[in-house]
Amino acid sequence: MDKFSDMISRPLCEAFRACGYDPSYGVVSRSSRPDLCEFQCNGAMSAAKAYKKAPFVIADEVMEKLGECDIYKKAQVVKPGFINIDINEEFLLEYVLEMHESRNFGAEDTGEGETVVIDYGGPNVAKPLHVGHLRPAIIGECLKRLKRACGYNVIGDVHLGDWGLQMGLVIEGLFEKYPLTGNYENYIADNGITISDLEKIYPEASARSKTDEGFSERAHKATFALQSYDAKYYSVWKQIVDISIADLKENYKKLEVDFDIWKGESDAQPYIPDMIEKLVSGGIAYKSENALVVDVKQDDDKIEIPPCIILKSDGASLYTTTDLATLIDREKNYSPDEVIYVVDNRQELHFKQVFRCARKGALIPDKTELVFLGFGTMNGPDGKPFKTRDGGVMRLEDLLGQITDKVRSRMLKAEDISYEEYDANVHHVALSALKYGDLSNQISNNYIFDVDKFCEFEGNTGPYILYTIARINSVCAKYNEKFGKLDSKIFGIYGETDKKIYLTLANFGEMLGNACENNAPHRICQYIYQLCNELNRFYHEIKILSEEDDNKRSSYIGLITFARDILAFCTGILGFSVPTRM
RNA sequence: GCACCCUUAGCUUAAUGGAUAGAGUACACGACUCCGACUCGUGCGAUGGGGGUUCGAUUCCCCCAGGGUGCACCA
Repeated sequence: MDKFSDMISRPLCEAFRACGYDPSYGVVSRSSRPDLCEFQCNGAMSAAKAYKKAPFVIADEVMEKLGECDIYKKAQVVKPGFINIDINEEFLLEYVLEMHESRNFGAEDTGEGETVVIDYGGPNVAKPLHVGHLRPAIIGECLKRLKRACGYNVIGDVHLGDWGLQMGLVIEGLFEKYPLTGNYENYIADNGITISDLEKIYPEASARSKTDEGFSERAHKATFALQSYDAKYYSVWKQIVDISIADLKENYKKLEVDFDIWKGESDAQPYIPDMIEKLVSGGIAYKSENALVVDVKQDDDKIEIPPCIILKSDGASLYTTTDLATLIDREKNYSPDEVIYVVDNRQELHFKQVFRCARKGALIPDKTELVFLGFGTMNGPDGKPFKTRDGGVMRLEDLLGQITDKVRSRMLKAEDISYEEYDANVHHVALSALKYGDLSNQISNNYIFDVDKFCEFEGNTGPYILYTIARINSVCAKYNEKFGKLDSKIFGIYGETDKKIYLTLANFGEMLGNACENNAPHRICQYIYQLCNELNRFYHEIKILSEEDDNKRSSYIGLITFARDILAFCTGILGFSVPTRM
């Protein structure tokens, strides 16, 4: 269905057109002065510049043409040339009722027929997830759900780090600790090697390679053997990857993060030889200081962009090579219209090089959009990068445990709730604290990760949102007990407080489209926070259950039920679930 | 050295070039204690500094300061 803002803009746009102005000047937006009006149109002032007329003259002209209009309850010209608008209740009610009947509450399928690959993960095989993996997981998962809700065909790719020197280090480290005796096909199982063994091996091997030259050489050889698909090394590698993936899946599941494909750097390798050949024969790649490079400078660059190295001087590939080859793989298997990289801001230059190189070498179709979505650093309450007390990198598991404990200490168990349900609720609230705390900030900015603050049940937090929903559920349950089940229909607008809620509900489609188009989950957070505030005020001011008028009472319940459904839909997109009661 | 990003109340943060810069938190009063520890209301308080473009700038341009980050074979 059409967006509410489009519908209410239409009469004014027509009026502007009828007066000979560009119709786009008629667009209305939510008022910045709620005390004056509900919506405003600034078009007369913008048009003043273009048509060299006084703003209020234009506004008056437009108002004349507008005449009577059953969408607006009020439309008046104010001071320099604003047009202030209030919405007709009948119209608003009709719109919200239609939303109520529509799939996804009437959100537009703007992405219909488009395929998007989102690359958000990048965990390494045989290494534990740590806080550095948190932001991409949370943001990427949310974007995936958001784009899906807007009709896109979305493919989430974990893009594992499974092919570098780290793998040689791990394999060689393992061989030393668990010498290869029998056949290698069941090496991991035969030796009873677990994921936590693997996680210990890597830091040991990495440290040792810096002091022990012999070991370092063996690790390099192992890496080379693996990358040459030597049967033994490849088999052991595959076993390591398999148990790693199983473990990663479990950990991501706790975060309610889920990937459609579990590809890694290794999957891109087969494309590399042809790709290099294409770039070289096309005259795009050339040797420089023994490395194979591609110039990616452009004339209009303000900054110096160094050439993009695609093969090291020893002929080995590096992450640029892999990222380029991955694009070829994606094109071949999914032919995406858009590829979004959810990665750290610091990788901007790297991806700028990769994108330009891909374009220059025509590795992907011109129409394929490549989006670098850089996120900021997660800092501790002191404003410095988030670390453990002793300065190390915190494991994701530990962080989640910390938050869960904090939430548990603040959440009493209701008597009629089982311990099982209570634990599940604690987990959901903890996850809401974590994810909402992250997503309520703009993606590209650094933000302060403050466990205490995020776990509060008041203020702009995940727990506050869940709490508000749980309270609505409680009121509805009481209503059902007393008056029987409601066939959740919305009946009417009775006052300013509930009209505000209807207006916010009507704005849902636009908000969602906006969040999707701009990759801006914080807009969703802002929206549901506002809605929660309005709801809280509403049932603070209005006693729903003791309302004597049957129509009013059921209308109120219908309204908050619908608002609850929208809230739950939004939290679903943000990536956390809602306990029905707490 | 070169370049990029950031700077908004004590703290955490928001605002397609539009009206009186919007919230949260903290603090101070007050309301409700009725559905749920909550919630609601009032007050307090901010665009780093200096120029420019504009009828109008947190937003665009230039200079300065402070903080962060990146600059050829690590990802």
